Amino acid sequence: MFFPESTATHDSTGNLYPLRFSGAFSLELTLESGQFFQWGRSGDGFVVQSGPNVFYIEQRNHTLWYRGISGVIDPQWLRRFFRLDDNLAEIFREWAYEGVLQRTYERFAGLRILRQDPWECTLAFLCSMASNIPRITGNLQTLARRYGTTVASGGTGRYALLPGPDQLRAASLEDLYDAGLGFRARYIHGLVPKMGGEIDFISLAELPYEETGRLLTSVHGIGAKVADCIQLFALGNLEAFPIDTWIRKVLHTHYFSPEIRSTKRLAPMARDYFGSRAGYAQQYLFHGSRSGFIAVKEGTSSGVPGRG
DNA sequence: TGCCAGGAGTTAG
DNA sequence: CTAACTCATGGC
Repeated sequence: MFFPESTATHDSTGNLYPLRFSGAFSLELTLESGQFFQWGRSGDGFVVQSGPNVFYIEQRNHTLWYRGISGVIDPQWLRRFFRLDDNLAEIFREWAYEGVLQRTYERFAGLRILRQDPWECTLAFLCSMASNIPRITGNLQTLARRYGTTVASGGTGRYALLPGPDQLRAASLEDLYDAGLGFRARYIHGLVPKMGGEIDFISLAELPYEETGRLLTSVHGIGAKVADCIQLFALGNLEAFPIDTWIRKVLHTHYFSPEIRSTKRLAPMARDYFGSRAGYAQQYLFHGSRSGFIAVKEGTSSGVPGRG
């Protein structure tokens, strides 16, 4: 479970509410696919935190069963969060002749893009730079416990929400270093005062992809990749195509010449090639390569030097 | 010990 | 535009 203040699992006598969907959906694949870090396993399912909501959820075939922990959970909010209205079959029909992508879709059908809280998504992917999933999760847990709001749920434990910008304003640069963020601390510390002014996710959601990207990358610490993650995983801009080391390997192995190294050139090519919903292609290619399902050549990923 | 982890900023050419 | 270096830290 996520950010537990105790080790209690969910109350097995509590009522679970059904949420049905059409088409393919895999709760497990979606949560495990590296786009979202505010979840944990609990019993037969998962505890998830997004924005003010903490809830338990499990999947039995074509029905999700859920129960609010922080309070009542709106099923329409859940549909939107998990993007249950996306028609995956229709989306992937566009790539019917893409051998690699089509095979990956058939293997992992049900993996969906989420629609996360933009602020929390930004925090997470600022933490993600040159890091790994366990550490990202740990960083977020530390921030939640130190600066977030604690949600008490009768008899089922306590959960800490991620802090909002106003709550995080209490953290000094030193505090954030102390939270284990490393060099990412100054990026987060620099972003907090911009929130609500220069960066306003409510108005950002209304802008087209290019303009949103320009605004996001104007923030110190948000580059093209992190900006694309925010656009794809939170703002619902499916044309975003985040390029990390894995995606770079896939593109260089199966799509574009390894001579095209820089993300600056690669990203527009990929977006043009995969089209208006390129982000779904990206997520399947990412998961496919990380899981070993898609073979990739090593040594093609030097566009982003690790360290000297 | 050395290398990697869903990068980005800065500087030099 | 590209290339090389730096930024911290945990884990194996």
